[in-house]
Amino acid sequence: MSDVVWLDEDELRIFRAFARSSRRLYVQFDYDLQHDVGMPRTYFEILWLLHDAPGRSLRMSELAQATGSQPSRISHAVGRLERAGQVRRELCASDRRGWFTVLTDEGMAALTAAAPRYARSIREHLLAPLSPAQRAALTDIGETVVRQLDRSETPTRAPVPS
Amino acid sequence: MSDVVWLDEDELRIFRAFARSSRRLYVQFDYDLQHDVGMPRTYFEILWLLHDAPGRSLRMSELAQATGSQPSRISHAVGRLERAGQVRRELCASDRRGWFTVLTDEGMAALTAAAPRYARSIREHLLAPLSPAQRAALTDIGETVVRQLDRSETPTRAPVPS
DNA sequence: AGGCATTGATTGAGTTCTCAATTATCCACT
DNA sequence: AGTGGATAATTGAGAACTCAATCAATGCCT
Repeated sequence: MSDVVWLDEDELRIFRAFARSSRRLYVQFDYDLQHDVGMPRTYFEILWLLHDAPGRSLRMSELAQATGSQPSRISHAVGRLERAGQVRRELCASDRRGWFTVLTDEGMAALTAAAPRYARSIREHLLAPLSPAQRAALTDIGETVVRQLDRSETPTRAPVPS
Repeated sequence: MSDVVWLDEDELRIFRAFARSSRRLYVQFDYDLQHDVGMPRTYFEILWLLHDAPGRSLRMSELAQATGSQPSRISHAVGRLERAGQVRRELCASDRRGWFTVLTDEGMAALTAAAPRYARSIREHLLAPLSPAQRAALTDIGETVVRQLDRSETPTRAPVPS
Protein backbone atom coordinates (compact mmCIF):
# COMPACT_ATOMS: atom_id res chain seq x y z
CA MET A 1 0.00 0.00 0.00
CA SER A 2 2.72 2.48 0.91
CA ASP A 3 3.92 4.65 -1.89
CA VAL A 4 7.30 4.90 -3.57
CA VAL A 5 9.99 6.80 -1.68
CA TRP A 6 10.95 9.53 -4.08
CA LEU A 7 11.39 13.27 -4.41
CA ASP A 8 8.93 15.67 -2.83
CA GLU A 9 6.90 18.03 -4.94
CA ASP A 10 9.37 20.92 -4.91
CA GLU A 11 12.36 18.74 -5.63
CA LEU A 12 10.49 17.01 -8.39
CA ARG A 13 9.66 20.21 -10.17
CA ILE A 14 13.31 21.20 -10.28
CA PHE A 15 14.46 17.80 -11.41
CA ARG A 16 11.76 17.55 -14.04
CA ALA A 17 12.68 20.91 -15.47
CA PHE A 18 16.28 19.79 -15.69
CA ALA A 19 15.56 16.31 -17.03
CA ARG A 20 12.97 17.29 -19.60
CA SER A 21 14.87 20.25 -20.94
CA SER A 22 18.19 18.46 -21.24
CA ARG A 23 16.60 15.42 -22.88
CA ARG A 24 14.70 17.52 -25.36
CA LEU A 25 17.79 19.54 -26.17
CA TYR A 26 19.91 16.47 -26.81
CA VAL A 27 17.22 14.93 -28.99
CA GLN A 28 17.14 18.12 -31.00
CA PHE A 29 20.93 18.43 -31.25
CA ASP A 30 21.24 14.79 -32.29
CA TYR A 31 18.57 15.22 -34.89
CA ASP A 32 20.00 18.39 -36.38
CA LEU A 33 23.52 17.03 -36.61
CA GLN A 34 22.59 13.59 -37.83
CA HIS A 35 20.08 14.75 -40.39
CA ASP A 36 21.74 17.82 -41.77
CA VAL A 37 25.38 16.76 -41.75
CA GLY A 38 25.23 13.03 -41.00
CA MET A 39 27.45 13.05 -37.95
CA PRO A 40 26.60 11.63 -34.53
CA ARG A 41 26.87 14.28 -31.85
CA THR A 42 29.16 12.16 -29.71
CA TYR A 43 31.65 11.90 -32.56
CA PHE A 44 31.49 15.60 -33.15
CA GLU A 45 32.55 16.07 -29.57
CA ILE A 46 35.61 13.88 -30.05
CA LEU A 47 36.64 15.69 -33.22
CA TRP A 48 36.09 19.02 -31.52
CA LEU A 49 38.29 18.11 -28.58
CA LEU A 50 41.06 17.05 -30.95
CA HIS A 51 40.78 20.21 -33.02
CA ASP A 52 41.08 22.26 -29.88
CA ALA A 53 44.13 20.44 -28.56
CA PRO A 54 47.78 21.29 -29.23
CA GLY A 55 48.97 19.40 -32.28
CA ARG A 56 45.37 18.37 -32.89
CA SER A 57 46.09 15.30 -30.85
CA LEU A 58 45.13 13.83 -27.52
CA ARG A 59 45.90 10.70 -25.60
CA MET A 60 43.14 8.10 -25.38
CA SER A 61 42.92 8.65 -21.66
CA GLU A 62 42.51 12.40 -22.14
CA LEU A 63 39.62 11.82 -24.51
CA ALA A 64 38.02 9.47 -22.03
CA GLN A 65 38.42 11.97 -19.24
CA ALA A 66 37.15 14.91 -21.28
CA THR A 67 34.09 13.10 -22.57
CA GLY A 68 33.34 11.46 -19.23
CA SER A 69 33.30 8.04 -20.79
CA GLN A 70 35.13 4.80 -20.28
CA PRO A 71 38.37 4.03 -22.14
CA SER A 72 36.59 1.24 -23.92
CA ARG A 73 34.12 3.60 -25.53
CA ILE A 74 36.97 5.75 -26.80
CA SER A 75 38.75 2.76 -28.29
CA HIS A 76 35.67 1.75 -30.22
CA ALA A 77 34.79 5.28 -31.31
CA VAL A 78 38.33 6.12 -32.38
CA GLY A 79 38.46 2.86 -34.27
CA ARG A 80 35.42 3.87 -36.22
CA LEU A 81 36.69 7.41 -36.84
CA GLU A 82 39.99 5.95 -37.98
CA ARG A 83 38.24 3.67 -40.47
CA ALA A 84 36.43 6.76 -41.73
CA GLY A 85 39.82 8.46 -42.20
CA GLN A 86 39.00 11.30 -39.81
CA VAL A 87 41.64 10.49 -37.22
CA ARG A 88 44.75 8.36 -37.01
CA ARG A 89 46.54 6.71 -34.13
CA GLU A 90 50.11 7.54 -33.22
CA LEU A 91 52.23 5.66 -30.75
CA CYS A 92 53.41 7.69 -27.79
CA ALA A 93 57.21 7.87 -27.68
CA SER A 94 57.70 8.50 -24.00
CA ASP A 95 55.25 5.88 -22.80
CA ARG A 96 54.91 2.99 -25.13
CA ARG A 97 51.64 1.81 -23.60
CA GLY A 98 50.03 5.05 -24.74
CA TRP A 99 48.52 6.21 -28.01
CA PHE A 100 47.66 9.58 -29.42
CA THR A 101 44.60 10.17 -31.54
CA VAL A 102 45.39 12.77 -34.20
CA LEU A 103 42.83 14.69 -36.22
CA THR A 104 43.45 14.31 -39.96
CA ASP A 105 42.72 16.91 -42.61
CA GLU A 106 39.73 14.85 -43.60
CA GLY A 107 38.52 14.90 -40.00
CA MET A 108 39.10 18.62 -39.87
CA ALA A 109 36.99 19.03 -43.00
CA ALA A 110 34.17 17.00 -41.49
CA LEU A 111 34.34 19.10 -38.36
CA THR A 112 34.31 22.33 -40.32
CA ALA A 113 31.26 21.16 -42.20
CA ALA A 114 29.38 20.15 -39.07
CA ALA A 115 30.24 22.93 -36.61
CA PRO A 116 28.08 25.73 -38.03
CA ARG A 117 25.01 23.52 -38.00
CA TYR A 118 25.61 22.51 -34.41
CA ALA A 119 26.28 26.10 -33.39
CA ARG A 120 23.03 27.19 -34.99
CA SER A 121 21.12 24.50 -33.17
CA ILE A 122 22.64 25.47 -29.84
CA ARG A 123 21.86 29.13 -30.39
CA GLU A 124 18.35 28.47 -31.56
CA HIS A 125 17.25 25.99 -28.93
CA LEU A 126 19.33 26.78 -25.88
CA LEU A 127 20.73 30.30 -26.02
CA ALA A 128 18.10 32.32 -27.83
CA PRO A 129 15.17 31.44 -25.57
CA LEU A 130 17.08 32.57 -22.49
CA SER A 131 17.46 36.12 -21.21
CA PRO A 132 20.96 37.39 -20.37
CA ALA A 133 20.18 36.84 -16.68
CA GLN A 134 19.07 33.28 -17.36
CA ARG A 135 22.17 32.60 -19.41
CA ALA A 136 24.35 33.86 -16.58
CA ALA A 137 22.41 31.76 -14.09
CA LEU A 138 22.76 28.64 -16.23
CA THR A 139 26.52 29.10 -16.45
CA ASP A 140 26.72 29.55 -12.73
CA ILE A 141 24.54 26.51 -12.00
CA GLY A 142 26.41 24.26 -14.40
CA GLU A 143 29.77 25.23 -13.04
CA THR A 144 28.58 24.75 -9.48
CA VAL A 145 27.31 21.25 -10.24
CA VAL A 146 30.54 20.25 -11.96
CA ARG A 147 32.63 21.61 -9.09
CA GLN A 148 30.61 19.55 -6.65
CA LEU A 149 30.95 16.40 -8.73
CA ASP A 150 34.70 16.91 -9.00
CA ARG A 151 34.82 17.22 -5.24
CA SER A 152 32.77 14.09 -4.58
CA GLU A 153 35.36 11.96 -6.33
CA THR A 154 35.22 9.82 -9.43
CA PRO A 155 32.29 7.40 -9.71
CA THR A 156 33.97 5.01 -12.11
CA ARG A 157 35.79 2.08 -10.72
CA ALA A 158 35.17 2.39 -7.00
CA PRO A 159 36.84 -0.72 -5.64
CA VAL A 160 35.40 -2.07 -2.43
CA PRO A 161 38.10 -1.92 0.24
CA SER A 162 39.54 -5.39 0.31
CA MET B 1 43.71 28.35 -42.75
CA SER B 2 40.42 29.86 -41.62
CA ASP B 3 39.07 28.52 -38.39
CA VAL B 4 35.94 26.56 -37.63
CA VAL B 5 32.70 28.54 -37.50
CA TRP B 6 31.44 27.91 -34.03
CA LEU B 7 30.23 29.61 -30.87
CA ASP B 8 31.91 32.74 -29.59
CA GLU B 9 33.60 32.80 -26.21
CA ASP B 10 30.58 33.89 -24.19
CA GLU B 11 28.23 31.45 -25.86
CA LEU B 12 30.75 28.69 -25.43
CA ARG B 13 31.05 29.21 -21.72
CA ILE B 14 27.30 28.87 -21.28
CA PHE B 15 27.05 25.84 -23.49
CA ARG B 16 30.02 24.16 -21.85
CA ALA B 17 28.56 24.67 -18.41
CA PHE B 18 25.34 23.08 -19.59
CA ALA B 19 26.95 20.25 -21.53
CA ARG B 20 29.53 19.28 -18.95
CA SER B 21 27.19 19.43 -15.99
CA SER B 22 24.41 17.47 -17.64
CA ARG B 23 26.80 14.83 -18.94
CA ARG B 24 28.47 14.41 -15.58
CA LEU B 25 25.11 14.20 -13.84
CA TYR B 26 23.81 11.51 -16.16
CA VAL B 27 27.01 9.51 -15.83
CA GLN B 28 26.61 9.68 -12.07
CA PHE B 29 22.90 8.81 -12.12
CA ASP B 30 23.51 5.90 -14.46
CA TYR B 31 26.30 4.64 -12.30
CA ASP B 32 24.38 4.88 -9.03
CA LEU B 33 21.29 3.19 -10.40
CA GLN B 34 23.07 0.49 -12.33
CA HIS B 35 25.55 -0.38 -9.63
CA ASP B 36 23.42 -0.16 -6.53
CA VAL B 37 20.13 -1.52 -7.82
CA GLY B 38 21.01 -2.96 -11.21
CA MET B 39 18.50 -0.98 -13.25
CA PRO B 40 19.28 1.17 -16.29
CA ARG B 41 18.10 4.73 -15.76
CA THR B 42 16.12 4.73 -18.99
CA TYR B 43 14.09 1.77 -17.80
CA PHE B 44 13.51 3.38 -14.47
CA GLU B 45 11.96 6.29 -16.32
CA ILE B 46 9.55 4.02 -18.14
CA LEU B 47 8.51 2.26 -14.94
CA TRP B 48 8.11 5.59 -13.20
CA LEU B 49 5.86 6.98 -15.91
CA LEU B 50 3.68 3.88 -15.69
CA HIS B 51 3.48 4.03 -11.91
CA ASP B 52 2.38 7.63 -12.13
CA ALA B 53 -0.31 7.02 -14.73
CA PRO B 54 -3.96 6.15 -14.07
CA GLY B 55 -4.37 2.39 -13.95
CA ARG B 56 -0.58 2.12 -14.00
CA SER B 57 -0.83 1.89 -17.73
CA LEU B 58 0.05 3.96 -20.77
CA ARG B 59 -0.19 3.61 -24.50
CA MET B 60 3.02 2.93 -26.37
CA SER B 61 2.74 6.27 -28.09
CA GLU B 62 2.33 8.06 -24.76
CA LEU B 63 5.51 6.46 -23.49
CA ALA B 64 7.31 7.49 -26.65
CA GLN B 65 6.07 11.04 -26.33
CA ALA B 66 6.88 11.32 -22.64
CA THR B 67 10.38 9.93 -22.99
CA GLY B 68 11.09 11.85 -26.16
CA SER B 69 12.07 8.71 -27.99
CA GLN B 70 10.95 6.94 -31.09
CA PRO B 71 8.19 4.32 -30.98
CA SER B 72 10.72 1.71 -31.97
CA ARG B 73 12.77 2.26 -28.85
CA ILE B 74 9.68 1.82 -26.70
CA SER B 75 8.76 -1.42 -28.43
CA HIS B 76 12.18 -2.87 -27.76
CA ALA B 77 12.38 -1.59 -24.19
CA VAL B 78 8.88 -2.75 -23.30
CA GLY B 79 9.68 -6.11 -24.82
CA ARG B 80 12.63 -6.44 -22.54
CA LEU B 81 10.69 -5.26 -19.48
CA GLU B 82 7.94 -7.70 -20.35
CA ARG B 83 10.39 -10.58 -20.51
CA ALA B 84 11.61 -9.48 -17.08
CA GLY B 85 8.02 -9.64 -15.83
CA GLN B 86 7.92 -5.99 -14.86
CA VAL B 87 5.25 -4.93 -17.34
CA ARG B 88 2.67 -6.61 -19.52
CA ARG B 89 0.99 -5.60 -22.76
CA GLU B 90 -2.76 -5.19 -23.03
CA LEU B 91 -4.66 -4.70 -26.22
CA CYS B 92 -6.58 -1.44 -26.44
CA ALA B 93 -10.29 -2.08 -26.82
CA SER B 94 -11.29 1.14 -28.52
CA ASP B 95 -8.46 1.15 -31.04
CA ARG B 96 -7.21 -2.24 -31.98
CA ARG B 97 -3.99 -0.94 -33.42
CA GLY B 98 -3.04 0.27 -29.98
CA TRP B 99 -1.49 -1.38 -26.97
CA PHE B 100 -1.24 -0.47 -23.33
CA THR B 101 1.81 -1.19 -21.27
CA VAL B 102 0.78 -2.04 -17.72
CA LEU B 103 3.05 -2.04 -14.69
CA THR B 104 2.96 -5.40 -12.90
CA ASP B 105 3.40 -5.93 -9.16
CA GLU B 106 6.85 -7.20 -9.89
CA GLY B 107 7.62 -4.03 -11.82
CA MET B 108 6.23 -1.99 -8.96
CA ALA B 109 8.51 -3.80 -6.57
CA ALA B 110 11.53 -3.11 -8.75
CA LEU B 111 10.55 0.54 -8.94
CA THR B 112 10.09 0.76 -5.19
CA ALA B 113 13.52 -0.74 -4.69
CA ALA B 114 15.20 1.63 -7.11
CA ALA B 115 13.50 4.95 -6.43
CA PRO B 116 15.13 5.83 -3.10
CA ARG B 117 18.58 5.31 -4.55
CA TYR B 118 17.80 7.50 -7.52
CA ALA B 119 16.26 10.17 -5.32
CA ARG B 120 19.35 10.19 -3.13
CA SER B 121 21.58 10.57 -6.14
CA ILE B 122 19.53 13.46 -7.48
CA ARG B 123 19.55 15.21 -4.13
CA GLU B 124 23.23 14.68 -3.57
CA HIS B 125 24.54 15.67 -6.98
CA LEU B 126 22.01 18.10 -8.36
CA LEU B 127 19.89 19.63 -5.61
CA ALA B 128 22.21 19.87 -2.64
CA PRO B 129 24.98 21.85 -4.34
CA LEU B 130 22.53 24.54 -5.43
CA SER B 131 21.25 27.44 -3.37
CA PRO B 132 17.49 28.05 -3.23
CA ALA B 133 17.94 30.86 -5.74
CA GLN B 134 19.88 28.60 -8.07
CA ARG B 135 17.25 25.89 -7.78
CA ALA B 136 14.54 28.38 -8.69
CA ALA B 137 16.59 29.65 -11.61
CA LEU B 138 17.19 26.13 -12.89
CA THR B 139 13.47 25.39 -12.82
CA ASP B 140 12.75 28.59 -14.66
CA ILE B 141 15.44 27.97 -17.26
CA GLY B 142 14.41 24.37 -17.89
CA GLU B 143 10.78 25.28 -18.29
CA THR B 144 11.65 28.12 -20.62
CA VAL B 145 13.71 25.87 -22.83
CA VAL B 146 11.01 23.22 -23.01
CA ARG B 147 8.36 25.81 -23.84
CA GLN B 148 10.48 27.08 -26.69
CA LEU B 149 11.08 23.58 -28.04
CA ASP B 150 7.37 22.84 -27.91
CA ARG B 151 6.76 25.99 -29.87
CA SER B 152 9.34 25.22 -32.55
CA GLU B 153 7.52 22.05 -33.52
CA THR B 154 8.46 18.40 -33.43
CA PRO B 155 11.85 17.43 -34.89
CA THR B 156 11.05 13.78 -35.47
CA ARG B 157 9.81 12.64 -38.82
CA ALA B 158 10.09 15.67 -41.03
CA PRO B 159 9.24 14.20 -44.43
CA VAL B 160 10.73 15.89 -47.43
CA PRO B 161 7.88 17.19 -49.58
CA SER B 162 7.52 14.59 -52.31
C1' DA C 1 68.08 -7.33 -11.30
C1' DG C 2 63.49 -9.57 -10.14
C1' DG C 3 58.90 -9.47 -8.70
C1' DC C 4 54.51 -7.13 -8.52
C1' DA C 5 50.92 -3.99 -8.36
C1' DT C 6 49.44 -0.10 -11.45
C1' DT C 7 48.43 2.13 -15.64
C1' DG C 8 47.03 2.71 -20.76
C1' DA C 9 44.62 0.82 -23.96
C1' DT C 10 42.21 -2.92 -26.53
C1' DT C 11 38.93 -6.76 -27.29
C1' DG C 12 34.63 -9.28 -27.53
C1' DA C 13 30.23 -10.24 -25.81
C1' DG C 14 26.00 -8.53 -24.61
C1' DT C 15 22.65 -4.50 -24.30
C1' DT C 16 20.37 -0.53 -25.79
C1' DC C 17 19.21 2.61 -29.27
C1' DT C 18 18.40 4.27 -34.17
C1' DC C 19 16.80 3.94 -38.76
C1' DA C 20 14.04 2.12 -42.43
C1' DA C 21 10.69 -0.98 -43.79
C1' DT C 22 6.42 -3.48 -42.64
C1' DT C 23 1.83 -4.81 -40.80
C1' DA C 24 -2.58 -3.79 -39.22
C1' DT C 25 -6.17 -0.77 -38.14
C1' DC C 26 -8.63 3.43 -38.48
C1' DC C 27 -10.70 7.40 -40.69
C1' DA C 28 -12.37 10.35 -44.41
C1' DC C 29 -14.25 10.66 -48.67
C1' DT C 30 -16.83 9.43 -52.56
C1' DA D 1 -19.16 -0.51 -49.57
C1' DG D 2 -14.46 0.52 -51.18
C1' DT D 3 -10.34 3.07 -51.79
C1' DG D 4 -6.48 5.76 -50.03
C1' DG D 5 -3.99 8.12 -46.76
C1' DA D 6 -2.82 8.49 -42.04
C1' DT D 7 -1.79 6.40 -37.52
C1' DA D 8 -0.09 2.65 -33.85
C1' DA D 9 3.05 -0.34 -33.17
C1' DT D 10 6.45 -3.91 -34.44
C1' DT D 11 10.52 -5.93 -36.69
C1' DG D 12 15.28 -6.63 -38.01
C1' DA D 13 19.63 -4.87 -39.11
C1' DG D 14 23.23 -2.06 -37.83
C1' DA D 15 25.46 1.43 -34.81
C1' DA D 16 27.00 2.90 -30.30
C1' DC D 17 27.83 1.95 -25.64
C1' DT D 18 28.87 -0.88 -21.30
C1' DC D 19 31.07 -4.31 -18.78
C1' DA D 20 34.54 -7.65 -17.71
C1' DA D 21 38.55 -9.72 -19.10
C1' DT D 22 43.02 -9.23 -21.22
C1' DC D 23 47.63 -7.62 -22.76
C1' DA D 24 51.67 -4.93 -22.59
C1' DA D 25 54.54 -1.49 -20.61
C1' DT D 26 55.78 1.10 -16.50
C1' DG D 27 57.42 2.20 -11.97
C1' DC D 28 58.27 0.87 -7.38
C1' DC D 29 60.42 -1.67 -3.84
C1' DT D 30 63.60 -4.55 -1.79
